[in-house]
Amino acid sequence: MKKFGLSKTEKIYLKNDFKLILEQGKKVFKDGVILWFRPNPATGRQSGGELAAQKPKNRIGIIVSRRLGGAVRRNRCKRLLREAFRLNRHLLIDGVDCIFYPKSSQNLGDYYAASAVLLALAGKAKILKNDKGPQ
RNA sequence: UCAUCCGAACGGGAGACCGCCGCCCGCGUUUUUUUGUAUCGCCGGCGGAGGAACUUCCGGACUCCAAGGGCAGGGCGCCGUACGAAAGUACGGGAGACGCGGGCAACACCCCGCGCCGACGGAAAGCGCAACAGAAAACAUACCGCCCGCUUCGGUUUGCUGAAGCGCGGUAAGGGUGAAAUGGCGGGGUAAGAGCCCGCCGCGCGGCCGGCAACGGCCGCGGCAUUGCAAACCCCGCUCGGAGCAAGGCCAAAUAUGCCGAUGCAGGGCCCCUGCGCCAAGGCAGAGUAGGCCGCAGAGAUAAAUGGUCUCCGCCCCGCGCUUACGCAAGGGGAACAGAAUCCGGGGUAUAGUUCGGAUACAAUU
RNA sequence: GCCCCGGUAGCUCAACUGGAAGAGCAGAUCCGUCCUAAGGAUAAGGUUGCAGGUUCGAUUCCUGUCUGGGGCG
Repeated sequence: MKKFGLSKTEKIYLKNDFKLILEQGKKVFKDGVILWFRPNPATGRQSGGELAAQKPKNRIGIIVSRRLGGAVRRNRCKRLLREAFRLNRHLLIDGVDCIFYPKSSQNLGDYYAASAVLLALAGKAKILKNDKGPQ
């Protein structure tokens, strides 16, 4: 498996999964972005379930409301967040579902800003490997 | 040469690494006795946003609805040519509106020229509206004024004349109001006036001529009625059945309950009507609720891919420094509007920068 | 994506088929009261989302834009 890949199975795209994480996950807010996170269940609705049960993955979902602007701006927020997640995922503990919901695009000007915001959120949520120590 | 505006074209390029979506080929993995199918992963190959993809303002293709007739409702509306499936677009022309100049010393609802606009059938079918102001706003009307007659009072050179009042008196010339006032100008006429009469113009009707046509010109007659608004209703002509890919179709799967049920039920604007029916075709409600495939494409979507980082070159701006100057330049910054979801054809709107053409403009600056 | 509605005073809404935009609440001033409140009086507050057009005249009719809301698996 690629180190920095982000394939279909690593994204949250079912309505039920979103619902579950939004209702049961923990919520952290910083720099205009909300993060819900939740350790993903061993027997989820995930397609290719058995493989995922053997090696838990962190999955990502992004909610972008129309309040952020036109389609171009919304796409950009989404892509930057996804890119930041993809390149920094190895720093997170395994098996966590994350949903990002930017309330404003103020702190998402470019990739570095998005990356910093994401790491700050992860630090506040205590799902970084270094902070957590024993896994 | 600068600036602004309008129109057209383009909408930075090359590479490295990390990634994403779809398809193809192959390999592996899971399931399976095996093969095949399917799931997932991987090597490789190919393809992967725009001129507006925006807007949803029109038109079509396509799909479903019983879609045959009528009603209701919508759209369009000067003429010609070309393109087009249609909407529409382009070019040319004609009424008409507005502005400027002239006829003209001055006026017009008059004429001529130029510019600019030009959603432009019908107001002598109907209905309605026309606020305020004004006497009067669509049948006719008399506020001021003008004129006539009578009465009273006064003046008087005995010819007349002044003032006030009265008249189911005459009058639409003038004043004033208004967006608009019952054709305009000039002359005759009259007590004063009036298309009352005449000339020119306008208007209406008829004929002839020119033009493919819209329309224009000329001649004759009428004798002025006939104000505006249809981008509110309406009438006339032409045209349109309705809904929309979340249209619609197929597959798989699980529980399987209740009610309605004949002069009824359903049919998505309404009606004519059409279909099913006299005890089972159908409909409704509840529980459960959600998937996959087709539609669907040489980009093709389950929460929706087309991205990120860096280097170089090109463009624009600022520039430490060098140079008499043209200019050269380390370094720094900037690059718009905007993201496909069934697909096409138009309209509208947004656009940094570069190039070309045009206008302001044979103007200004040098 | 497709299809529908709406935008009027600070807020919630009116305004008939075109004739110069009103009501309630809130706010201001005054009266009232020992002081508040209730109550009463007075005025103020509007580029009718924006830009064009039709018309003598547009909240109303037409066109284009901006913006808010809703429905459809």
